[in-house]
Amino acid sequence: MGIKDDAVEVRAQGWRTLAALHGSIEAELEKALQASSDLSVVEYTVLDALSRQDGWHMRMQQLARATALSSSATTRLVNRLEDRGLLTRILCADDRRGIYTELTVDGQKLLEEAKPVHDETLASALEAAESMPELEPLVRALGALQV
Amino acid sequence: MGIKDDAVEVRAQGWRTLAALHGSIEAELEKALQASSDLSVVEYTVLDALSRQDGWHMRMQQLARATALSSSATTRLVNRLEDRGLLTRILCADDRRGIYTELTVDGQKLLEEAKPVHDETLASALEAAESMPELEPLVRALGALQV
DNA sequence: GCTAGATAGTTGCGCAAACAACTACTTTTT
DNA sequence: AAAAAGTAGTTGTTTGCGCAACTATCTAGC
Repeated sequence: MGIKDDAVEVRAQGWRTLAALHGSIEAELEKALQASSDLSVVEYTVLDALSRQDGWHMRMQQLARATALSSSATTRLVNRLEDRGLLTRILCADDRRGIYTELTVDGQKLLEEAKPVHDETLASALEAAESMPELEPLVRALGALQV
Repeated sequence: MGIKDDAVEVRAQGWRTLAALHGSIEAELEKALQASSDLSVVEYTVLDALSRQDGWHMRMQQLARATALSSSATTRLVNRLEDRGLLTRILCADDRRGIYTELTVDGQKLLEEAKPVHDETLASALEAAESMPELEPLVRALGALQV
């Protein structure tokens, strides 16, 4: 019984650590991306996901999954980015319910500008987290994932 | 140069994995806690943090840190829980700017009711994540943290 | 002891999120 | 071939968040 209870406690502690690390990284990225490119973290995630996609286009549902957002939030997120000229909607030829989104040249340019900021901020956020005793083990585990 | 670029890419991939795992666990917990106890994940986090605190009281700032929320959001979060009678505000004697929050009996009762739901949902969410190839390594690393 | 600056918490405001209801299109069933 | 069920995306509405401005209190410097 004690063993089982321990497992529960270990999982809960692990989840708290995961949430804390996620929160601190996200906050850092939010600040940095907002300041450098007027992008939120999810907005950056969309641009980045599109740029890493073959053919540079994705459907709304894929985008919703990639950002962990509801489909209504995805609609409005894409609206914002479209209004800023960073991506365009393209009707799906084979499935007329579907809509592809694709980076514009401006979108690619802004992403290229934001990416170094993102990567450097991520590195420094991880470094900062590594110096916090309660986060350190998870940061190390994260770095050792797929070397 | 290639080595350095690789490190950047590994970190970015690790961050995406972390965010995806965090998002999927949080969504599961949100659903389950909402259904069973009408609590959001942050609300549960507050109750849980208070219950694990010596003397069962924390100051607003501590709570803000524990939940990764702004202080204004913390004020309103505490308002909601106080309105529901789950915790009470207590003025700080030694520092009259400060305010302690403390679980009420009802708060303790609701937490006791929600905790098994939380723990079981967490376990099943981790199990589900473990069967997704892109999340599996991180889940394993999380489980191996502090055995 | 008094002013200057820091810290704790709250409030006004704009924004982005989820949910549910809706339209449009596709696939399945019969 | 028509009806039923399912899927893709959008819109109305409510809720909770962060930022900036504010009050109240504490702490230093002189």
